[in-house]
Amino acid sequence: MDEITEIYNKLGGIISEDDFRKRVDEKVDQMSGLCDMKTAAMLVAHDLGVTDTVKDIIKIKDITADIGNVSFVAKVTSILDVREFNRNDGTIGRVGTVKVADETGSIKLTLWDDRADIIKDGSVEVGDSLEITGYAKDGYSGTEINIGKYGLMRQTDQKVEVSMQSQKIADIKDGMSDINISGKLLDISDVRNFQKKDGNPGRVMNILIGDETGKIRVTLWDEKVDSTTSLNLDDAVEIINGYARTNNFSQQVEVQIGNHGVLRKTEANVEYKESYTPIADIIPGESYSIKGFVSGLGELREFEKDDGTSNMVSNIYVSDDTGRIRVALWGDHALLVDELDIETPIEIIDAYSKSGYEDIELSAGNRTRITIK
DNA sequence: CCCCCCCC
Repeated sequence: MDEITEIYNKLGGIISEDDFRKRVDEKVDQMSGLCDMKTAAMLVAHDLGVTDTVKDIIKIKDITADIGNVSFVAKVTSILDVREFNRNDGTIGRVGTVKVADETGSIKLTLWDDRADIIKDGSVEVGDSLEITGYAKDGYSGTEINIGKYGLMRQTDQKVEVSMQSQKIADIKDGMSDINISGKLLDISDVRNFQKKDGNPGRVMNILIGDETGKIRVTLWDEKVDSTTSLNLDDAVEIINGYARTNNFSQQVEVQIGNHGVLRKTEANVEYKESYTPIADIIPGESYSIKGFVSGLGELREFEKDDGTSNMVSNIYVSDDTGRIRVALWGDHALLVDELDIETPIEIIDAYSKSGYEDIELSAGNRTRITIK
């Protein structure tokens, strides 16, 4: 029995075999040689509403550029934006990229025109399982699957196990995309409202997450801000499809969660241990965490900033067995001075060091956490 | 695409 008959037999006699073969020939013509008979037969079956004709579903690791048309089932791991371009004939084309994975690997799908539109309209999202039929070819970063007019992409209930290769925080570099990390939620900022360059209102906030290799600031844009509402400090969270940028001000690499990024709670086991610096080792221009006891208390002061707003500051001294340092407590932290006594054990997490009034000092601002034992 | 790290 040939492959076409094999596929026909799965149709349950909804049309005659002659009719089926005729349609398959038409499909091959339509596709102007872009697909073989077997693929055309599957496509015709698909047109007739029969989708499980694809028996020899391939695994991603077995897809090579010379394989031609392939069918496989995979889970969407990241979605990149759609780009428009001008065709020579004057029409506007669209091209989009989606990354999918199964238990054997991951591969990029290049989606053309109508297929690309499903990214824009949100009918495909990270985490969806898809049946995919497309054409394998060499792309910019290895083998890719092209899905145009005659490709297939449809939701399926089939379970896809994806061994998501997640990175560690210490490995994140400027410019990286497709970042998957998990970590412990260490800090949550307020939401800031701002006006975008195009005049529209924007929202932005930050969280701080840590794993066993370090910690990193994460920026959430617009509606992604809302994904923090159900989260609590110390939760294990995961980030899917983030991208990394160096912050102009701090010169630190941060993870951005934009349109297609995801932040959510995870069951993953995440270890984070704060690392404390001996006071004697502090040099200016870095962020530090210290653990010690209060060894000096100043006055709470109110002052007016250059921009006319008012703020508070108080200074304390903290000592450990290596040295003593002045710590300026800004904003709400300043009020803490009233609760402290000499010898109160204190931990100051993520304070910024600089050459100060007398010597090196630490600034405890709105990114700093302070705990008193 | 945003915001910081400000006082005496």
